[in-house]
Amino acid sequence: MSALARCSPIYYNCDACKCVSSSQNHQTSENRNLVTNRRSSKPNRLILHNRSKNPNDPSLTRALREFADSGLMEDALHLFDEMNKADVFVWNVMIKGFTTCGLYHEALRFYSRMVLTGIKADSFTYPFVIKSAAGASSLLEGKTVHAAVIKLGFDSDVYVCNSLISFYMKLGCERDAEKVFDEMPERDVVSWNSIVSGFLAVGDGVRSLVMFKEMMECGFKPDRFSIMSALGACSHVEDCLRMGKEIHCYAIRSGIEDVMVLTSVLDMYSRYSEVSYAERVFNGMSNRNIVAWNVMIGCYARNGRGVDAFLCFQKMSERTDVITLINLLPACEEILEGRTVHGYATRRGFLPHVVLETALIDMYGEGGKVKSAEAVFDRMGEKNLVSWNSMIAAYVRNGENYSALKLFRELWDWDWDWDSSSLVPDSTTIASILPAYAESLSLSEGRQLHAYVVKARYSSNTIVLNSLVHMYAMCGDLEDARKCFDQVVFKDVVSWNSIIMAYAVHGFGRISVCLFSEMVTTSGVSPNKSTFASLLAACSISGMIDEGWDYFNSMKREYGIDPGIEHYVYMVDLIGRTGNLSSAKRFIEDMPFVPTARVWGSLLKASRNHNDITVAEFAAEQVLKMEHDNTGCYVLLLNMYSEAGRWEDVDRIKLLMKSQGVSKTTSCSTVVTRGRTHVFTNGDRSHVETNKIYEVLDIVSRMVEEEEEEEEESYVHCVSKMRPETLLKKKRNSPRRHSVRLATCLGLISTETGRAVVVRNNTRICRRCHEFLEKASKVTRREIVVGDSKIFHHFSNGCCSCGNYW
DNA sequence: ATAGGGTTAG
Repeated sequence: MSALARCSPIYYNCDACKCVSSSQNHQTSENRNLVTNRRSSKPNRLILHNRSKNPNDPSLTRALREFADSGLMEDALHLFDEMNKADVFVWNVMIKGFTTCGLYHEALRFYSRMVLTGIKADSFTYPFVIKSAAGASSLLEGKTVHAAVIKLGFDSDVYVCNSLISFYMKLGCERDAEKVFDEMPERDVVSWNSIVSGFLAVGDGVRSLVMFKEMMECGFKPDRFSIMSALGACSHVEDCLRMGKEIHCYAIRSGIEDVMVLTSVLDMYSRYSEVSYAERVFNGMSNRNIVAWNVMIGCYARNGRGVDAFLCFQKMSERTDVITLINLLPACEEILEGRTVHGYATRRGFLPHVVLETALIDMYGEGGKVKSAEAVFDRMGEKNLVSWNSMIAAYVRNGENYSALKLFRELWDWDWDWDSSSLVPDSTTIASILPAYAESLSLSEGRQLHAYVVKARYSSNTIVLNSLVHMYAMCGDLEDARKCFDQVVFKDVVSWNSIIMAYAVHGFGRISVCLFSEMVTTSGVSPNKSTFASLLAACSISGMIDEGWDYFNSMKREYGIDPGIEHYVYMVDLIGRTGNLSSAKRFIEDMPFVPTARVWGSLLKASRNHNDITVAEFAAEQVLKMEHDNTGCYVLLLNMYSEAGRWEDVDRIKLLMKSQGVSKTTSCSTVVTRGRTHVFTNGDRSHVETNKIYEVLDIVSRMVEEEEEEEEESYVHCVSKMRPETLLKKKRNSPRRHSVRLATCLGLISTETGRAVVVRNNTRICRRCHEFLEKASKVTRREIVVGDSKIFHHFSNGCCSCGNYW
């Protein structure tokens, strides 16, 4: 060991060579790595001079501070090398310098060097070190430092504790943060602010507000920091508009009205859709920065004020940033400027940018431009879970369930062992994909997803549970839909709408109505447009005519909700059901909307059910004007004409269909047994258990005493003109071998006896099958649930929940 | 000398 080293009290453990060298030698070589473009200073007399216990020259210390404070860490390092390191202060200056530059790892390395050198850290050291541990997101280092803090007795220092609170909050350890806070011998405003903003940061807005209140009760006056956090909490917690307004008033009274505070106020009003309040705050701001403009644009864009959003955007001219565009995009759907904004973003060089690209996917998805959304998604260099979720949602929203499921499976099968950054479906993913399962009717896969929901601990998430309710209901399992609904602790309007609709489509309108009154009397949740849509659906499907009218009339009168076109559709169904078709027609003519194909379709269905060809022809004409490829419309006419024996009309429609390129959809039914989905077409003999299925069908048919096929007039007509192969096809299409019966029979023999047999059918069930299923439910003593293209029929003990009208 | 801060996509 050199004389130089021996006279120095400072030794340094070298990690690289395991030697113990003098700090001077080692540091110089190590620092050379950091300070690449400068020559390191050579040891000289000055250093020998400084090796003594003499304190550092005040001018040197001042210079070091100046370097560090202005971010010149290279210069600071040089100077540091030449100074006496027995002094804690110089270490603190260095650590602080690195921390403020964001060189957190460097700061932490300096701290450990300091400890290893034998210098005792003081109460000034720790706040910086802890901040660096937070910045480096290193829970382990932070906890180690915390241990040292306790050992050295700094755990009563306000500054140290305040930084510990922020550290733990930043790393999501709110319990540790709270413990530090609770055990502090004295707290100041910063302690309170740290805990209030911390709870907000970990997503617990409620506790944030609770602490804010407690802070005031303890006699602390909220400052601008407290106000900003509390306003943020109000924005993230439901029903806190009042509280937000109170805080706004407090800010005004206390004269705290700087740009940042006002921007927080603005954001709070924006999130509560209080556009005029937001405008007032924005207009009253003496100087606005880009953030304020962005918030105002977002406020307009998300509240149906697209034009104003664009006006703001124009006023900003080129002073826009990526966030401006992200906020502007929701307005594009309304203004139809999506592509323009996309182009603008490209020209300004804002792309690629994950959040902006994700916002573009949403925008295209909302506007029905799935292909554009897909193009953005496919070209993204960096994708996060949100991007995947948006793309899945875009597919689902536009009915591309197959693509949605494919993408979801890709995400699902992600190689999670590859590294920790791999993407794991979250509650949003689940809530987005579940409707696709509901639409694609794959109950077994939906169940698998439910299992995942439980495993991933999303089973108390309202949004997830709501979509599970919907999925189960649409897949035919009303019982499990109800179970999920009952599991929702915090029921929102969507929860209620989902369950009301579930009972409605299953033909239990009475229960829907009861649930509605429970909703308005006890739950405290206010009904919205969709609630009434579900309710009117329930009334129309279950034939509750008077109630339907009552609800329709009370919508506007009692709840201030204007009926939309969807409500009129259900009303046409409802009126049509009574058989008063002229009244239904008049209702359509008097409604304040241009009738859609769906509205006329509703009248068409009613005229078919009441066998009124004249009205049917009129309604069909209207439908075909708008949708000349509407298969269902042609088929319905075809059936009505053939039942009436109007063969020339039958042929005319057939010709029309051919010219329009429309063909009858092949009717098929599916049933799930032991997790496997079986598909049947009419007269299908392709199933491995075909013989067994037909045997069962025979037995059940005999039990229900269905009469041998009568040679109906229509049948005779067809037969007489048919070629042999067509005749064979016709025979296969006999109601006695309809797919729905085949699927039901397989269901009867391969599912548990206690459970209902659930069959899905892509077309409307024919009268004869309906009758068959009614009787079959009685003789087999099984509940049979059949979902057709619109509703579910629950056959039980000889009766159907649809009351024989569908 | 030290600690705490506003905007964005689902």
